[in-house]
Amino acid sequence: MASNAAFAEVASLAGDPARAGMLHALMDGRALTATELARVAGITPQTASGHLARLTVGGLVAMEKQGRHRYHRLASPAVARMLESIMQVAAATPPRKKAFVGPRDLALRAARTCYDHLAGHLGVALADSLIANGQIELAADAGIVTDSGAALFDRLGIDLDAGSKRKSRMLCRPCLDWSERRPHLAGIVGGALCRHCFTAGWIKHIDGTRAVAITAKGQRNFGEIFGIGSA
Amino acid sequence: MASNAAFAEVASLAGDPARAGMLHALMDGRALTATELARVAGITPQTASGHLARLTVGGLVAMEKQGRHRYHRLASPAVARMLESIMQVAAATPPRKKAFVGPRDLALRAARTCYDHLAGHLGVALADSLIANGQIELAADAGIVTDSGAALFDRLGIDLDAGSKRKSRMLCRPCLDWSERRPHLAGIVGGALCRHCFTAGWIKHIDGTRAVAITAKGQRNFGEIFGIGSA
DNA sequence: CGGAGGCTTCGGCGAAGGCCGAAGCATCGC
DNA sequence: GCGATGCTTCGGCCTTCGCCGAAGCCTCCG
Repeated sequence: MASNAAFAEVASLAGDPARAGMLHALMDGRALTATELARVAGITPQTASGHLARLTVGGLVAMEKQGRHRYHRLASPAVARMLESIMQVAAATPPRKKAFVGPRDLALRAARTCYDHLAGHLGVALADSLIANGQIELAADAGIVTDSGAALFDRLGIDLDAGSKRKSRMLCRPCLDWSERRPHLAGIVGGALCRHCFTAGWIKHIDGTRAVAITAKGQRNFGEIFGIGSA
Repeated sequence: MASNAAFAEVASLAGDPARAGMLHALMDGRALTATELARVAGITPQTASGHLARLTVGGLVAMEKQGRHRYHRLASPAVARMLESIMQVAAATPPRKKAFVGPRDLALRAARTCYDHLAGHLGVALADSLIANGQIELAADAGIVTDSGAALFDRLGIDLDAGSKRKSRMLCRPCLDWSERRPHLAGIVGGALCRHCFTAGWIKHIDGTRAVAITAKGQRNFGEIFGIGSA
């Protein structure tokens, strides 16, 4: 089969530990330099350079140069979805060895970005709240925003129709959380909600990582609007 | 990061050409024996056996023994979704070499099963028809069945609520077709529609492959119900 | 019970590819 | 122009892993 070779190439690109680490770091949608990526992957810059070149020709990563810096980011949302789906399978696989959970991992588990939306304990709690209040409905494969949910987002000043061609009902997408093993909110709705949390100052990135911290203002609003207790 | 190793392992399992071929063959949801899989991958049975053992401990494939046969199938729908998403990225990657399209490939492009639903020209045409008639709505990430669509499926005797816990609105899922590069219908609805096409005798598998042929009865019904001309 | 068929394990070969040190290009700032 | 910085290319070492032939295990069937 012709397409088989391309399939194996893409999968094996993601299958190297060093490259996997870089892709993981790029999953929050930001663009990083080769040296930064080398550090997160635990390899030297020259090795990272080689990996990034392969990822670029493989169509997983896009690069743009700015002065003497070269910024790398995921090539498309489809790549992010692919990485998510691999993480789902990887999380479902029986833990072969009691994984050591460090402080850095704890922060990630509490709250993090997942390409363009929120994941971790916070992400799952938000999704739970929306479901419990009948504002969204999630199945294993897909989800919708109810009228009540649309009203909520409207009240928050979140415009769901921006990129969605004015569908009669807002569509969203569930994304299985690898740390919580329960679905959180992705897709157009998840992205819009995440952006709103940042612009409203409810959350902010910790250092330069995917982990996010909940601000005091965020604590208040998450409690009032979504009934989420102190994280 | 702890989960990184598991991620890379899963991806690299899918990243070997021989294993990719086997996974590809398993994507129609059926269970195959090691020897059959060895043939489709173009390797000897003993090599296939090693690959299958690794895929099994990696959680991608499940095995059950029946007498002296051992049937292998994808471990979960999540694995199938992962493979689909990798195919999407692989299809989007620029064709590095004019892929040779054989007759076998042509049959696959015309109509095939994709885990539990229909893909290829037929799958895309069905989705197009349902969209054009306002029976479903598809965005990039998710989709819904309209009241009109629910009525159609009801008329066909397709029970969408079987496994879906009676959601107020039926949910479905788009799946980007690697050959047509346009979405077709997956998820609960796609699966139910595909099963119906088989049980109603509209389509049947070609040999033992994922490719399907449209029967005369199918021709008639696809034309009358969905307005799809002769394939 | 003995042969046949399906499948796995073992051992060894060979190619692929990850890794780094050193050196070579670009770009920025002084 | 000159050094510093970010990044890439080159060369060589080394591990990993895919592959098959041969042999062994299990299950069915006559």
